[in-house]
Amino acid sequence: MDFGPDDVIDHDGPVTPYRQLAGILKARIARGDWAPNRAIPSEARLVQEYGLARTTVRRAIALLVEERVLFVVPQRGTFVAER
Amino acid sequence: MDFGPDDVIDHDGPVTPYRQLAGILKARIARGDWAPNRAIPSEARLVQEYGLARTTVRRAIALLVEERVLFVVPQRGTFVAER
DNA sequence: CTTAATTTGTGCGTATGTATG
DNA sequence: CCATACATACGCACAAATTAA
Repeated sequence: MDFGPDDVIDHDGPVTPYRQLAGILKARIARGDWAPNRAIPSEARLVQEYGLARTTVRRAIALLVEERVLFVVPQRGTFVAER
Repeated sequence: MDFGPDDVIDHDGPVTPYRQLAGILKARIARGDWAPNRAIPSEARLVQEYGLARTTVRRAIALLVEERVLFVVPQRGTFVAER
């Protein structure tokens, strides 16, 4: 299998960066990178890894929280929801 | 019944370690590990048994003291409240 | 009486993570 | 991108009181 360089943000494409990141995170969760109730990388890490602004990372997370894919625990981290 | 390895702290989960310990202690009290007016293990022991920092153990105890589940006697120990 | 061990009380410093402007 | 605030966790060290040897 080849998951390909799906983990690169295209800043000039038609899809907004935060939606790209949201898609990447969903793919990585589906792939099993992080199990349910496990924390995904911190916002700071995601900023580094994907070369995005923190605002953008937070927007992507907010989107996935809305979709019940992630849930945030204040002062603790962002976790993968079950199911 | 299976009490399971509920006595293991997950440092990376969404639930704070001190809250996990508080839950474990409450479960052990309910289970009858220590009767009312009997001392629970010392802070130092709990630190060893659960691999936590003393600060964390004390926070868990403080929480249960607030809930009237435990009471502390300085230089004496921490005891199970009645009821 | 002295000493050592035990137990809670307290403070300081460091690190990580989210929340917010 | 930067700064500040807050909550949490860990490690270390010392104090005070009690008990045991």
